[in-house]
Amino acid sequence: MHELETEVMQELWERQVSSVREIMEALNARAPRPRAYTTYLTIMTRLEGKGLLDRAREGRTDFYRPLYTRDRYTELRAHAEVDSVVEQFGEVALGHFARQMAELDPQRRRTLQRLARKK
Amino acid sequence: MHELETEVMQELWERQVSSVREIMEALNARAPRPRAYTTYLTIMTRLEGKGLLDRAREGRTDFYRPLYTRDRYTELRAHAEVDSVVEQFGEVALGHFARQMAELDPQRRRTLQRLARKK
DNA sequence: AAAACCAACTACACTGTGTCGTATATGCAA
DNA sequence: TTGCATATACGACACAGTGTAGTTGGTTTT
Repeated sequence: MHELETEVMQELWERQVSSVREIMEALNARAPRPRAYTTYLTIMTRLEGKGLLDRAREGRTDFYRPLYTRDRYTELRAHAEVDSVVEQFGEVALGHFARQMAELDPQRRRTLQRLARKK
Repeated sequence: MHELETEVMQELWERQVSSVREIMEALNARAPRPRAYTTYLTIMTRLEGKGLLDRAREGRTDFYRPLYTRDRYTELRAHAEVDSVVEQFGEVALGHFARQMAELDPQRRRTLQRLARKK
């Protein structure tokens, strides 16, 4: 998922539900260069096609809402990414990861390790 | 890096150095459908452009060799990937990594953790 | 009826990858 | 020396994913 798609999802997660126009206004307000309505429409249509957004018409307008919470989505992506990296690089990846863990403060590290053993 | 590029690199790592034709013959021998000479030429030229292969002409033929050993390359990629995942997903990623670690046998895990603390 | 707004569809650019055809250089053999 | 075989160079096209937007046609609001 790239830049603009990500921005749109972020905004949707905050608003829970939005029309294309609402997203356009929110993002264009803090963008260097405003993007056309149809640009957002396309992005959101594609996001729906990928199963990340649900679309429901109300009156003449489509409203979109995320199918996963941000946390759930992060969870799914992280899981997939981690597995992919470990599968591709095996212990080399685990070694680098261990290094990252070693930089955490001990309290935090213990918490993560405990969580890893459960479930 | 995708499928064919990866296959070419694998072959190069085994042979240390090869011409396009040698790679073509080696890979086509065990491929469902043979690919044209120029297909391999393009792939290898691009790999050189990316700084993964070195090219040196001997007589009328270019010979290619990996600029990194397979291990070194794996190391670099794994490092980059792990950092990227951790940066993108933060502790959620670390949690999943910890889960992967937890599945390792304790001996192996301790070795990795020790290595992580050095260097 | 006109202006505003909405979605559908189409299109184009750009990147990365896979796939080749054609053009051109060059070395060896007859 | 002429010409085949082989190598590289260059360019092209397809396809997917993403960003970007115009056009079209329909609905609502003024």
